[in-house]
Amino acid sequence: MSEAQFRNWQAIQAEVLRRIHARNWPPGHTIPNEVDLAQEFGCARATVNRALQSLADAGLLERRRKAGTRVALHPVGKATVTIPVIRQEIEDRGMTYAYRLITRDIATSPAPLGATGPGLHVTAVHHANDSPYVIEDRWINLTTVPDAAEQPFDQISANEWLVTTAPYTNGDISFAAEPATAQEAQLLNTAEGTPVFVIDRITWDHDQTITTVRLTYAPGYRIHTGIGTGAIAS
Amino acid sequence: MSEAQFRNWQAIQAEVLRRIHARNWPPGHTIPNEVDLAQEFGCARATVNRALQSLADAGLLERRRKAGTRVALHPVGKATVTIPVIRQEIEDRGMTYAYRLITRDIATSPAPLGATGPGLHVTAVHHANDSPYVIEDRWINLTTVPDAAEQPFDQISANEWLVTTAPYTNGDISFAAEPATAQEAQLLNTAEGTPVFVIDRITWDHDQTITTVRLTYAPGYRIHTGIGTGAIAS
DNA sequence: TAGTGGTCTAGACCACCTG
DNA sequence: AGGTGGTCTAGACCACTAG
Repeated sequence: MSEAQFRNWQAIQAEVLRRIHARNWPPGHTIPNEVDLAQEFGCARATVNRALQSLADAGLLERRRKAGTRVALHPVGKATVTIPVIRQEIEDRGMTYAYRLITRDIATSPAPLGATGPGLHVTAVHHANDSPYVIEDRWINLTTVPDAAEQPFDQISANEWLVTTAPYTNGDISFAAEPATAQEAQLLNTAEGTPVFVIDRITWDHDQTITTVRLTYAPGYRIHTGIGTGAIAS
Repeated sequence: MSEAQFRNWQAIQAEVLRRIHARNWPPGHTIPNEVDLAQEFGCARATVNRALQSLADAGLLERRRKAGTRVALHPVGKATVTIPVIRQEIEDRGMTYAYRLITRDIATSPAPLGATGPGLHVTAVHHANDSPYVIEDRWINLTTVPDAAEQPFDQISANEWLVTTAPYTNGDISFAAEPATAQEAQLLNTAEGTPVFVIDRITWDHDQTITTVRLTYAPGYRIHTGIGTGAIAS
C-alpha cells in the first residue's frame, strides 16, 4: 500500500493493465482518480496521467472530466496500418521494383475532386520482380497542384512524386474486395472477375482536394499488421 | 522573434506542421532542438516535447537522442482501423442484428493455435437486417480459455463473449480479397468464387495463444477510415 | 458548482547515441 | 564526451461536465 514501487509511466500502465485483466477493475468499473493513484503509486499525477492517457488512446479506458476514468465495456481493438510508398513497399520485401506508365491525360475531374477545375488522370502499373504488383489509377487536382501538369510521370510515379511535393492534412481511405475488371485483369495478368484487393484513397490539404487514387493489387496481396496493448505507442 | 505566441502544444504542432508544409523545413531537414524551440515559442520544453512527440507518432518526424529531430523523408501515412464487436458494428449502422450458430466442435487445434492442446471450433453467421453479413470461423484455445468449453455460443457469439472474458495483450491481423468457397458462398447467399473481404486475426495473452478467427464478409463490405495529421490523437 | 481530467511550468536527472 | 530527447516532479490553473 502506498509503496513507491512504480517509478515510470510504463510500469504504471502495466500495473493498470494487470488489474484490468485480473478483473480487479472489471469492464465498466470507474477506477480511482489520478490524485489517488499518484499517491498509491508514489509518483506525480502527471506520470499517472501519461499512463492512463496512453491506455485511453488504445481504447481500453474511457476518460471524461468530472465523470472520471472507466474501464471500457467493449475494448475496441485498433490496428494501425502503415501506408508506404509503393516502391519502398516492394523494395522492403527484397523484390526488384519497376514502373510503367499506361496513360496520362488532362480532363475534367470526376465528382470526388470537386467537380470544378481540370484534373490530371494518370494510370500506371508498379511491378515487383517483373510481375505486375498494383495498378495506380489516379486523379490529381491541377488547381491545387498545378506543378503536376509539367510532370511526365514516365519515370517517377505520381505516388512517389506527390509524397515529396504535395503534403496533405487529411485523408480518407477504404479497403475492399472486388472482381477485377477486364482492363484490370489484363494489366495484372490475371482473369476477369478474379478477386482483387482495392484501396481507395482521397487526400486534402485542409478543404482543398489534392488527389484521389485507386490502387488495385494483384491477387494474393495481403495487408498485415499487429494489434494490442503491446503495440502501444506514446 | 522569441514572441510568446504559442501557448499550447496543439498550436505549436500546427506551427511546426505549417513550416514543414511551407518547405521552411524540407524533408530530411534537422529542426532546432527542443530547448531552442521552447525559447522561440515562449513556452516550456515539455510543451514542445509533447507537440513534437505527437508529430513523430504520426510519422512526420523522426527523433533520435543526440541526433535530433528530422523531418521524415517519406512521410508514411498511418491509418488506424478500429475493430469493433460485430454486433456493435451492425447496430451502429442502424441495422438489425441477428446471430446464427452453424457448428460447434471440440477437436485438436490446427497449427496456428500451438498444435498442442484441444481447441473449440465454432462457425457462425452474423446477420444484418436478415441478410448474412459476415461468417465467423473461429478456433479457441481450450488450454488458455477453458471456460469456453462450457459456453454454448448459440445466443451470444464467441466474438462477443471473448472480448469481455479473455483479454489479450498482442495480436496479428491481416486483410485480403479472396474468392468465396462453396460453403462460404452458400452461407453468404452468393455465388462461389465471388470476391469477398477476409480478415484473419490471431490474439495472444503474452505468449499464450487465445484464439484465431477468420471473418469472411458478404460482398460489398468496405473498411473505411481516415488518415492524416488532422486525426492525430494524443 | 464542485470534482475530474487536460495542460503548462521550471527545473532536474537520466538514457541514449553520435561524433 | 557531450548533446539530445525521454521522463519525472511539485505545483498551478484551466476546461469541461455530471449532479
